[in-house]
Amino acid sequence: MSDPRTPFPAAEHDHRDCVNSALLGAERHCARRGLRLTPVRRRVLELIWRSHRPSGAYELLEQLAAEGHRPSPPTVYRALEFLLQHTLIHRVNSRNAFVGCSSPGDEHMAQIFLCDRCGVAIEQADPSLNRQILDKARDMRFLLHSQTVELTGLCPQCQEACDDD
Amino acid sequence: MSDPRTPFPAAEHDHRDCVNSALLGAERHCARRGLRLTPVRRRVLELIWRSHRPSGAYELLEQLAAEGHRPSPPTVYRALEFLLQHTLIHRVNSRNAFVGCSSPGDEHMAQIFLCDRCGVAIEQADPSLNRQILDKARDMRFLLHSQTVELTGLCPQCQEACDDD
DNA sequence: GACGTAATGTTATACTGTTACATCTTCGCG
DNA sequence: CGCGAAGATGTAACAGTATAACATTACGTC
Repeated sequence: MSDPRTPFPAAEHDHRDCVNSALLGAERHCARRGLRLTPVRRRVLELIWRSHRPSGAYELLEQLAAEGHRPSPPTVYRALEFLLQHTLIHRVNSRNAFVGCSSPGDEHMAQIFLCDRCGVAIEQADPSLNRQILDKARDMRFLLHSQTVELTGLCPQCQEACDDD
Repeated sequence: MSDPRTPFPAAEHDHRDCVNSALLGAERHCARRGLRLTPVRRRVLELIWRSHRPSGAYELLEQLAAEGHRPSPPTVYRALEFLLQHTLIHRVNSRNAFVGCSSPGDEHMAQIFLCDRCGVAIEQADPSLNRQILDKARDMRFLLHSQTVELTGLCPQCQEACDDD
């Protein structure tokens, strides 16, 4: 069922593992650096990891409200800012949304693949693609600081599903 | 003064040429395809081309208002949608803003280089970078539809300016 | 001129993100 | 322990970005 050639998660994968390992990684990362993964921050990170689809800030707000916290926008945005700053999540600019980072704390150049149909976002840090971008910037005499590379299309599962239609 | 190796516009360039040739190109493109480059659409395109920096929708609204038209948001957004659809402009997702497209009507994969200091945005359609992205998508079994590649940093002029500081 | 379609006008509202300031927690240090 | 500084959160108001829904006007065709 699952194709080993694609990084997209199989439909049957045990998603609790994703959430758990993400939280564990975040805890370790914060512990090592003396960062405070407070309850709000931890909760937001967990909610983001609940799915592989980018979550909007107000979507997170609603989910938190459903648990009785009922925080206000700044609370969530501050948590997001912290998580972004320490590379525990990425911002998906083309969707105004946020997705868990698969290699927390690592300052990396990453590409995000977004499925138009199921909404899943997958992060990749392709070395040769990164090299190509760095080379291109150098050729242009451009001093690169950061990048947004977001690729939209259909993930393998959704291609199959579309064929069936 | 101007470095031929970089596509960034020299400070001394005659910017009226940019605007004129962009409008001319747009007119020709629309004429050939039977598209209606109405006054609002033309005006919005011209305002966008007024600078090489991405313009926000409400910025455009203000500029139009200053001329007495005083349109409402939907008017501008509809013009932007038309211009986007026919690739006369690009949306800069990381800035919620719009910038003129340098090869109108051409369905292309483009990269946008954004200077953090002066705000200038330059479009490039690097063939080998595009190839790399297509190859990567293929390897992942991902069916690519569209891309957002936005690279931020410092343009050559601003690097020099920063050195002087 | 009558009709159908495309474009624009108008009003209201939804969605996304921030400012400014008050309060509370945590932690080091005397 | 108590105190002060820094960090984190609470709260209210608001700024910025984008769209929905519906009315009206302009355009091209017959």
